[in-house]
Amino acid sequence: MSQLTLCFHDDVTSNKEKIQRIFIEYMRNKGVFKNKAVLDENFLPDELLHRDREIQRLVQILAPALRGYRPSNVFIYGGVGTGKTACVKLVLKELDEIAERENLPIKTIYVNCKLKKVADTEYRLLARLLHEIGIEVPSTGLPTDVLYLRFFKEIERKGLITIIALDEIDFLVYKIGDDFLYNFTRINGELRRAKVSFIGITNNLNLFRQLDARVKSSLSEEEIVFHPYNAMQLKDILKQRAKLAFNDGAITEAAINKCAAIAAQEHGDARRALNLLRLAGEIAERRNSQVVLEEHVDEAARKLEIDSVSEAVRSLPRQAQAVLLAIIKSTKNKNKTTTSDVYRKYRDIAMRSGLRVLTLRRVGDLINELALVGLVEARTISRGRYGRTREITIALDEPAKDEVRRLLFGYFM
DNA sequence: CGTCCACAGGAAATCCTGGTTT
DNA sequence: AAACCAGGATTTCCTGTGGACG
Ligand SMILES: Nc1ncnc2c1ncn2[C@@H]1O[C@H](COP(=O)(O)OP(=O)(O)O)[C@@H](O)[C@H]1O
Repeated sequence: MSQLTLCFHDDVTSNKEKIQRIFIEYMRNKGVFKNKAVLDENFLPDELLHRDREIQRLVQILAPALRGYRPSNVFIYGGVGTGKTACVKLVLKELDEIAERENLPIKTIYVNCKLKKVADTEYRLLARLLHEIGIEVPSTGLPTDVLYLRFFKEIERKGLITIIALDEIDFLVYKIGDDFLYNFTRINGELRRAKVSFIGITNNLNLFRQLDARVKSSLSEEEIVFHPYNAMQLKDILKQRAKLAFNDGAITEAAINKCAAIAAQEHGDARRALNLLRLAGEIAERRNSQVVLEEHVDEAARKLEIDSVSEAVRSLPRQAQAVLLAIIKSTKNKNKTTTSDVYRKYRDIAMRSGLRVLTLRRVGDLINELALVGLVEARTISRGRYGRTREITIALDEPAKDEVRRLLFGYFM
């Protein structure tokens, strides 16, 4: 950027020459990436490291499908970025392949319950499942029991052994309750030819514990736990990807180690590690560096935090943003506030910016939603004689907080 | 040791949107 | 056109409660 401006202030050569020089320079410099898509969130490598045991368990559990039996339901837990999704997708893919080759009536379905407007409600989940078996339904309007019926009728007609992986199932259970799971497990008994099994994936053990007892026992006939990766395992995973993603010699061992070390501290999150690596590469390219260095990783770590936070804030509904601003304002000079303090500030903000002023009850829920996204922390405390309330703190470091403040001030003031 | 504060948070109701069925 | 349906946001009404104070 600074180079560009400098060039244009130089009057010795013509614009044309100057522009061409930059383009040619850009072409000659081949950049650090060979195939950046490999570092994308959705890229699925065909070799998953350090998960042999987990994969083998899953394969053994699902194998009976090949002989026409219903595989046991499985519950899979583990923190974010421990490879749950990747392993399940990989195993399902291989199962699909064999089923197709052997012409077996097996259908595997993977659904992420957190995907907004796709599978984040009971109706949409059903619509999604139907879509997967080739039936399209309107995006709204029909009663859910009709969708259940159509789904079961269709798999019964085709005599399908259906394996349904519900990723981030805790999200859906938290949002709409566990009735839908009960519906599935119950109707399974009434199927004649078809069979349905579930793979429930969650990173929240607590929510699982709160499931209805019948649902819980039925859904966790088998369980697999995914433990966080340690720094060495992350290093292996990163190396494997780096080989595919970067040009030869375009990344240093030290840079990879740094990514692994940082991610290992953050709950062994492989996704974080990969994001770090990609961003470090992008920063290196922007700096016109031929090699990704440790310093690029450092900068990536700083930027990643701020990027994700500002994205989270941007995608918040207006009212939630107002509440967040109220929290920021009332934590000025101290680090904790209470619900009532926040509410007073919130009222001012809402009134001044022409927003409808919501009730305290609702604002309380909005605070919870902010806590769920990880922007604030809220725990209920008792001040004895002076009643109960929640103690609210902002869960961000200073640079991130400044960024949030900047954004929200822009929106509201 | 009982009160009683200042909320937490559950449940149901309301209002709306965008859709279907009859 | 009337009667339903799911779902999102919000309100209304409500019961519950940890612990400082008296
Ligand atoms: N063992 C592994 N080998 C290679 N890549 C992995 C491994 N585990 C996870 N990843 C990668 O890390 C990212 C996050 O993994 P994911 O399966 O989505 O985690 P989870 O579902 O547990 O949150 C994905 O891009 C995935 O490809």
